[in-house]
Amino acid sequence: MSTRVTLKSIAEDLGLSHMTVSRALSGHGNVQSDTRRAVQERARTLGYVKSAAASAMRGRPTRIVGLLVPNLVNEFYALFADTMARACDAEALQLVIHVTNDDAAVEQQALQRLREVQAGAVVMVPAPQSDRPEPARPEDMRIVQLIRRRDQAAALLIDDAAAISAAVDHLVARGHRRIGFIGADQQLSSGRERLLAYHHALQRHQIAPDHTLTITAPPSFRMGHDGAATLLDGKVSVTALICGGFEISNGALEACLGRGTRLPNDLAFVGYGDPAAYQWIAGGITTIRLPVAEMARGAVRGLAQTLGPTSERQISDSYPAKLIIRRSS
Amino acid sequence: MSTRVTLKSIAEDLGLSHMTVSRALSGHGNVQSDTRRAVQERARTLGYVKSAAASAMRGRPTRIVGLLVPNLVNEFYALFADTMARACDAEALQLVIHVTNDDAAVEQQALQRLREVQAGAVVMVPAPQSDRPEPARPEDMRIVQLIRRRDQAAALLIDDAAAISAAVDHLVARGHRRIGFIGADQQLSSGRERLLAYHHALQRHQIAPDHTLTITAPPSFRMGHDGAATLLDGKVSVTALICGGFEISNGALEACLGRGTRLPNDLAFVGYGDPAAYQWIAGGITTIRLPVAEMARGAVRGLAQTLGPTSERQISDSYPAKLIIRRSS
DNA sequence: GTGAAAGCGCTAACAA
DNA sequence: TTGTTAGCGCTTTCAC
Repeated sequence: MSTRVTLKSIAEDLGLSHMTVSRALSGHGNVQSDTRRAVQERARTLGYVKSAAASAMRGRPTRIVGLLVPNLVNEFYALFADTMARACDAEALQLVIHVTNDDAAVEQQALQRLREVQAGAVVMVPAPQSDRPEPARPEDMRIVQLIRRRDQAAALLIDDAAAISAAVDHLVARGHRRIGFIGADQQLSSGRERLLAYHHALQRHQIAPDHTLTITAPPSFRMGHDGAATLLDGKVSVTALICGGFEISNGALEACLGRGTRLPNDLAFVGYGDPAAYQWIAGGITTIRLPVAEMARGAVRGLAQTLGPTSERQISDSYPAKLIIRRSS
Repeated sequence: MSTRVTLKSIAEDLGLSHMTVSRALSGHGNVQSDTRRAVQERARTLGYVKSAAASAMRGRPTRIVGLLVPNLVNEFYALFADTMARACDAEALQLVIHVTNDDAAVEQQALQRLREVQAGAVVMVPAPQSDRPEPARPEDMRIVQLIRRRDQAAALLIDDAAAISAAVDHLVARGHRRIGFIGADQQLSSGRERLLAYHHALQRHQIAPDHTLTITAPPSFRMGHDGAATLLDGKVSVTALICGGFEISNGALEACLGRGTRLPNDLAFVGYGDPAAYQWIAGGITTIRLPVAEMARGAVRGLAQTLGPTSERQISDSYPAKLIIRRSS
């Protein structure tokens, strides 16, 4: 029965005190160099691993960071998580991922769990909030909001106003006047801002806003799907559609393809986010592309600093989105 | 300055011993019911969270599980991770994800880190092994291999022989005789088995194997891409192609689409894995579909048992793949 | 029903 | 250069 290899067990094994072993392995205090070598040697052959639990108890930060995303299937989140995971490995951090399904209760659970393991920092896409009073922000865990912002704490946001504007310009230039929009509702900062950008752009072209062309609700694949279906059902006439969210975009696209809508003949389509496959669907999906990987690397860079000495630098950045024009519009 | 809320701090606060508080919160020993309520109340308002580190030090299992995947972008791994994350939340487990990039060194690093935090179990897609002696398997961490198997320990595998066979049958029925195959090389169990299935199927149809039609190497997007490019470059004549891996499939598909190959006119294409977009590309990509979500749920179900009392049940299962026929073949 | 003591593995602080 | 002591937050054991 293999009992755990600890500093003490190595120490007894070598006839030393456990402190010498500690010093030898951590490289901190002074240790005779041959003693050090002997200890290191022994530790390696015995397969010693330092207990993170014990270290954490001594009050040092845990090198655990959390990531909360609505899902991992959408390529934006998947790529973000992928990039972040690689960056974390480089910084010797452990990445704990929780999928919230955009559910505030699940989100709170996840945060709770992360506090139990004393995660030093968490990157999270805040779920749409119900009206309940939101729990106090724990002070011991640095939180960075992603994409949407719920409060004024640190955040990595997308600056997509220009891209949305460009999308409208592009569609208008193609002769469209009845341009639909499906986006998140007012509960989310991202929803508010994208809708605003869309409205402003219409205004610039002297197109009166038509609320039957604007669909907003908590964002999801299903919502995007149903929203597009509603618009296409012919009660209103739309000739173009702009999507204001990752899930929404995929859902709306599926609705179009599923019913045989020809892009761009029947509908000019502008998606949101740029999964690899968009390039190959319907001759290429016009879409709003985000610098996903840069965002993820930026997040970890910020965290790594954060986790060191208590630097109070707020990482708040805004990354520019860009309109990619392809055949679908 | 907020110092951590601990059992002791609550105890002092309430004029009790920390043991009473412990019992009150864990619900184990006997505590006067109004004392218990008072303690719980206080703990909640103070925002107490039990220290996972301290619990771990007391020798109890950590409720941390690891997942090692080559990447998180491929929809198979993404969906697997997504499903597993949700299942873990349901079991109150923390999921630590490491992206290995199919690199054995990174993989060892990740395992090491997971041992530091005393992860109870790890699900991993073993990286292709170089010839170095592989490090001893730690006894304290249960490991489940995914898709590929490196040794005889527990594994969740894909039974795709029948599906590959069906793919060949289908292609032959369509009149194809020059059927190419791109797959992982002999280093991986999955590579060996899929290649074998392909060869057997050809044999059944009395088609002599042509090694110029068979490309094997460590699997990756790039490898799939380049493999397909080579086959299509016209030195050999191929009329159909079967892919034997997730990354390979995406890479090969991109190569085809990128050079304007018309599917199935120029080439009958059979992919591996069924990302959502395959449905919409080139009128629908024929592919070998795997029960991803079931596998992930099966994995967590197994782990949850495993992490309880030391049940020695080996979770080893094989999940059947299925050929989905669409327009591309 | 409640408390006191010990110890999990580690390191900071002091002693030799 | 090396060793001893104490304590991080928790639970098991035993005493009251």
